[in-house]
Amino acid sequence: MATESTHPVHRKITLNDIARECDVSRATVSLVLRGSPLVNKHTRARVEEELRRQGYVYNRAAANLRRRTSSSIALVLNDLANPFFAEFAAGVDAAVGDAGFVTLLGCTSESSTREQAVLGSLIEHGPAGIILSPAEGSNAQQVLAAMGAQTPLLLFNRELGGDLPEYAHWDLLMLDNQRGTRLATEHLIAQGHRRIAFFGGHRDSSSCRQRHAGYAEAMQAAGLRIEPHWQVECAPTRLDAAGQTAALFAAEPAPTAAVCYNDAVALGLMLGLNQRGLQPGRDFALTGFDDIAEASMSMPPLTTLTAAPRDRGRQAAELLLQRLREPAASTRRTIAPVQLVIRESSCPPTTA
Amino acid sequence: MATESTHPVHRKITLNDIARECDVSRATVSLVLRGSPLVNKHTRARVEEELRRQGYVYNRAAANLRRRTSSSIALVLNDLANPFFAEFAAGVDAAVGDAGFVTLLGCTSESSTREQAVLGSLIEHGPAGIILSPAEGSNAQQVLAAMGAQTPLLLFNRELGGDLPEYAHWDLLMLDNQRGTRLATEHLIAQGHRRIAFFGGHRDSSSCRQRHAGYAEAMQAAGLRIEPHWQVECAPTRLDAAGQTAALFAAEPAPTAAVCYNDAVALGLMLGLNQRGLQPGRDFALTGFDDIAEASMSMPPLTTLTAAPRDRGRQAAELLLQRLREPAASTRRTIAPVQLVIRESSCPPTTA
DNA sequence: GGTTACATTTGGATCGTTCCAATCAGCGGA
DNA sequence: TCCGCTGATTGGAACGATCCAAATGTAACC
Repeated sequence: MATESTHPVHRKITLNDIARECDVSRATVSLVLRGSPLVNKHTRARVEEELRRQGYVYNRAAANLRRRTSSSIALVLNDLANPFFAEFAAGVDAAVGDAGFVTLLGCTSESSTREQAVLGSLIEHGPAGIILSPAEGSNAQQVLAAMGAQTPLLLFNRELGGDLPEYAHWDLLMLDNQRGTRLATEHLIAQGHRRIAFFGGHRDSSSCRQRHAGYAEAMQAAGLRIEPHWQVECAPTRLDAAGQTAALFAAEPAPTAAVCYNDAVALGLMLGLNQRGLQPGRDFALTGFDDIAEASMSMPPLTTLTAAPRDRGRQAAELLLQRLREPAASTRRTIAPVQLVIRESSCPPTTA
Repeated sequence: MATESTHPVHRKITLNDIARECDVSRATVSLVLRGSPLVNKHTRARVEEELRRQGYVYNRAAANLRRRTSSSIALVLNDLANPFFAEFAAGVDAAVGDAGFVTLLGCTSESSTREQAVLGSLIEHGPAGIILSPAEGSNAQQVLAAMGAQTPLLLFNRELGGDLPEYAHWDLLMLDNQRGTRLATEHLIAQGHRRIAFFGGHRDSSSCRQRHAGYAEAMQAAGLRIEPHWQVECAPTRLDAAGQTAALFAAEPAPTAAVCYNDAVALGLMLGLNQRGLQPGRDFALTGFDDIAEASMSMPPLTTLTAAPRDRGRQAAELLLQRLREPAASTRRTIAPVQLVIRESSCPPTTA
């Protein structure tokens, strides 16, 4: 009986402290903690009472060390400030939490060097797996060098540049970009449009290429021609999109509708149209991609494609957890469906 | 020389593996790892080469266990999907990363029971400190029960209900809500408005009360009367705000301007005004709060208050890191300034 | 050659938990 | 009394790093 009861407050309570006070061994307390049926119910009660009394908190890191397990999942995002990824992160965290893991967060701000640093730092904490939405221009060798081949990786949203080393089995979760814009384009065609543009994005990003492909596919299937000036590149921001609006009308024939790279671009285009005296949703039809919060509240509400980012987050987490259960299973490439949300921006063409 | 060189790939490389191969002791390798000047440059080179060759990755958890340190900061948010908090999280993560820590994420979805669960789970991973933006209705005793008094806590954005136990020294970082709306109100007054409403939010949230107080303060200081029907409550969503617009004009005299609880509400009010045939920014002036992305792109651009959420995130992290450096320092209550961003929605009153 | 000084290196013990084989108490049956 | 059996409990050795006091080797000085 040392000077125990004085409660100096500042020292971590360990299994030993509890064991000593209860006159049992460390091992028994550990068994109680894990709810083992081996321990006698009377001693269990005593130990549990003591745990409560001393305010014991479990040291999962120590347990993980001994058991050679991990209880965390790392989530590395190129841009957390983007609401799409924020939702995604919320979904990941929810699923990861439900599975009894905890989320390690890392943001790369679209910098692939920062991505390397972040991966390097996170990997030292020994996550069971990593969910990575790569930064622009990040490549496979780089990622592999930073994290090694031991930790399972799930790639989200973008493919990596460079060759995948065959021995690193990395799973994939992508959005069905191509089908999305195909649906949007088909919808505009069904509305009666014949002159449809593809607006925004940079052609060197894989998602933009895929979205453009979906558009081109639908146009071709409908036997519609695409004029060169109907394909306008711009940064995926409202500001730049607004500024590039004029390019659509630089030559004849002008389009009557546009499939936009994403919602930000579509909203920018709305601004640009307004400035030209065209009312979007009446004089000109357009669609977006992402279904950000503003899409439903814009004037007019924006027809767009929703990827349900929170659900995608859950899905990503579950794919990774699946992989943890079966490390040897063959790698999976999952393409998540996107859904067309029809609102008022995709009006029929004016008869004029 | 066991069957080492065959590289079975699947086993973690430890200090021992390196040491054995280099014919030095574990301790020496450890010194190399930490860049100690004690070790001879020749052996250092040998060891470093071997580390690289075997693809060693540092096990920070083991080190933390031995050193009784921690290298993580927990970030618990009520709503990550909200862009404001997403930005905040990005700021926290950046600062936390710069300090050599890693961010543990937890979302509570505004549920105080979930908050308890999340805190309980995170605390087991032994973070050096916690940044908490409490869920609605969360209280001090609850939080204390979930995380104990050992780990430093920084509260962001909302106060906790219930009495703070005096022995838990918790730091605070709040926004200067009151000063914000006071500035906005003063700005409207300076524009020439005399009949100014306060629109939106629920009076039982502390931030709404503070914002209302700032408005009332400015009105009183200017000797302006506030009509009862100028104070309209509504949920902080665009939809509800649009629906409540009529309440402002339910009686005479009608206001010529409104200070809104936040941007969402202000954008909703814009919608509602449009529906009544009033053009916001010309026939009616209004201000928001938060400076969300859409504020600058709305029609008209919205005068609002910016709290620079990313900077607040950095600041929160730095306050917490500060506390880690001086655990015994007295608790700090920091009020972050907000800044008025004047755009076109806050026009002068029509002379009519 | 012996002593001291300095630069390197090292063998345990340790952090808080879990695993495992071994132990112990109690009891019924031979 | 001895044996085996069941149910509970336990001591030590891990996990992968760090700390510390002590050991080693080498050069320098008297």
